[in-house]
Amino acid sequence: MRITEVEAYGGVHDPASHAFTRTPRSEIMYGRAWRLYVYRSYGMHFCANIVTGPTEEASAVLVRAGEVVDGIDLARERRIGVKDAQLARGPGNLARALGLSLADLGTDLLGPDGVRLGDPPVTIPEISAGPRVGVSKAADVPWRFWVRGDPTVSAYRRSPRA
DNA sequence: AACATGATTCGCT
DNA sequence: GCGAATCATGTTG
Repeated sequence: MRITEVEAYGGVHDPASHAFTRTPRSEIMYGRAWRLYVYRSYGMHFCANIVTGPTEEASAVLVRAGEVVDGIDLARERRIGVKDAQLARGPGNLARALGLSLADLGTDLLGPDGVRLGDPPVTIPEISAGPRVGVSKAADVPWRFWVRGDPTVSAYRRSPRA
């Protein structure tokens, strides 16, 4: 799938990051980069992050939305009654469309099995930036990035926190 | 061992 | 637009 919306988390220096205080849950983020950090949110949803920083820094990128371009039939099965453009709209929905769960925690995204990172796009699309969604701390940092005008980007903003 | 809360979503108004 | 659902993790006693 083509990623269209992400949110950056600055690891140990970012109050909004799960890695701000070191816990067993976020332990994976302190490890090698290009591995998957999956966590459960609000009991029922999963969110998928890509660890990006060097060891001990715990930087990560939350994948918030994407356009399903491969295995779309499978994605439709997992998200019955949803339009194609919204199959992976929102972090929880995206994880469901891709079939991600805690079983994928720690997957090497450069490795051969399971979910992995594809090649970068040939032409870089226009990117917009804005405040992060759903975080109560440091929401003023404009670290949400999305492809401008893309229909698969989550349209709704959460209650604005100044 | 108990309590509070959340990197959300869906449904009803 | 607003509020409930729902439970593992983190925090406090």
